[in-house]
Amino acid sequence: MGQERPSADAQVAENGGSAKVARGPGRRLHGAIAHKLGTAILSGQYAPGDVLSGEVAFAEELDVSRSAYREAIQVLTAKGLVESRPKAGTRVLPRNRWNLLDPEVLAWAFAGEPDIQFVRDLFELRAIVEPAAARLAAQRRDRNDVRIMKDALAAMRRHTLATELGRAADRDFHNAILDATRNDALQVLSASIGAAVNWTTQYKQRARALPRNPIPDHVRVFDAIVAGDAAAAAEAMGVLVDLALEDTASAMGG
Amino acid sequence: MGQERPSADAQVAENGGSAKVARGPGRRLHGAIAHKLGTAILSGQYAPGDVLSGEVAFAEELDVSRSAYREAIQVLTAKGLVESRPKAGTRVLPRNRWNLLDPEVLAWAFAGEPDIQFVRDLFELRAIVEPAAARLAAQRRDRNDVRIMKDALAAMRRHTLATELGRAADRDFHNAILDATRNDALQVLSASIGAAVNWTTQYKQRARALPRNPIPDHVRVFDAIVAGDAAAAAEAMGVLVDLALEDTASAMGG
DNA sequence: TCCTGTAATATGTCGGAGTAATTGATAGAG
DNA sequence: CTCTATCAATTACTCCGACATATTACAGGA
Repeated sequence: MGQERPSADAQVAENGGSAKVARGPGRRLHGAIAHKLGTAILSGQYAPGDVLSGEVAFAEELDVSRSAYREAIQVLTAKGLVESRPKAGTRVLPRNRWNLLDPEVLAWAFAGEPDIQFVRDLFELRAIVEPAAARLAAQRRDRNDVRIMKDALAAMRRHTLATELGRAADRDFHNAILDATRNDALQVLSASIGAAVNWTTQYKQRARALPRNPIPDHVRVFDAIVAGDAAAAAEAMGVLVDLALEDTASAMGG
Repeated sequence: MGQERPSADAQVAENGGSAKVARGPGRRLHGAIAHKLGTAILSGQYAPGDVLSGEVAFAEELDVSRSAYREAIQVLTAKGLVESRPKAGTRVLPRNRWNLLDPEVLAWAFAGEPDIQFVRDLFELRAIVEPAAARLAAQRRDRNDVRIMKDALAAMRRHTLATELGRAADRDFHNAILDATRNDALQVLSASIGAAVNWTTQYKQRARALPRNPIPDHVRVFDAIVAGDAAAAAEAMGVLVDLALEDTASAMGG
């Protein structure tokens, strides 16, 4: 372990006893508490099996009411992170009970230093799902889908991935592909993974300039989908995912 | 409104007319409320955009405290089903914001008559993910994985899928494959989908006896994984999923 | 030793009071 | 007449203190 990140202990020590949860504007208190506990659990600060000291104690320690604390716990329970039972207390569940594909859980996982192995797992899953999505899109896209993809591609060309507008166009392009699959489940899944993986991509962006022009690869996917060539679309998307993995892996020092 | 607090007994006794939530033993009240509202939303009883009449009104209608109601709402919010804002009320979010892969959401979706299109989507996703899982399992399985799969297969032979023991063995077999992939994300995803799809399988079981012996197909998958033949494992698993889809589709009158 | 009943403890549920934030209306300025 | 800024009402958010319930642990008896 390199360095510990500022934990609740640090805040307690620094704040003379009361570890108030910081909450941004518009953010609800229980949401902030859930975020705090969620990131703590995902970062391994609480291990599976650990019990969170009693409701009253913890609420008092965080300097919030029991209601707010309980609502936060319900959120964590809903995501499979913890389980509460009378007399037994609230304990962290084993990792295989966690809803790792929940967008918020993914965000918590990537809030700190993301676990290398988990990032690998996500890329692996992406490498399975995205090409399949491209295959379906090639079979089912209509004129409207093609138009949206075409516009997004043009915007990517104009702004490049270095700008926020360019990245937005990139997201639009991939979302258009997902829409074209006509599969809600696939859509939700891929959107979650994509968002999570993009956290690491921003990482990469900081580390060093993008070495390669991503447009040609995107064009290959686009052309295959327009042509209705399912196999080619899957193949081209596979290349795209592999390249992204390659970049991220090298940026993370893997 | 008197001080006299109607105790739980009084509430049960005076069960005349109000739509009280029924809660089984060991089940928390807010969990029951979340289940009630979740199924109502998933079944289309509340459409996206609809607002749930205010906290106080709804809590009173269900004859529960606002605390219990609010905790239930936090659960639904955590799953992306609703969103609450001051002055605006609590409104159902558009479908693409729902965490459709959340195990509980899936259970709610299958609580009533499941949407045919959604079932189709799930099978499609399964047809993408499961063969890929088998492929990875063939590449990464160790002696222990093989042993567990072998035992499960033997148990399936003994008890057949008509018995609960047999179905448990079937689940064990598929779980063993997932474990062998060494990919947590894939594991969680596939387990969720598998569980949901099995709801419909039970449907099928009721409709008519299983027409085909599932053992040979499972054996083909097993053999390929043991042999480390990735392509054959993916292929064999693909067949398995296709057959399951076929059965379910015919049972649902598709 | 094993079983049973009892007590302790932590979560679960409740209702009410007060706070904060968003929206819609209203009034004023251009 | 239109647009903008201010205000008020409505609603969710937060807090509090009390009581209910369930599960565990312990003590006592067979």
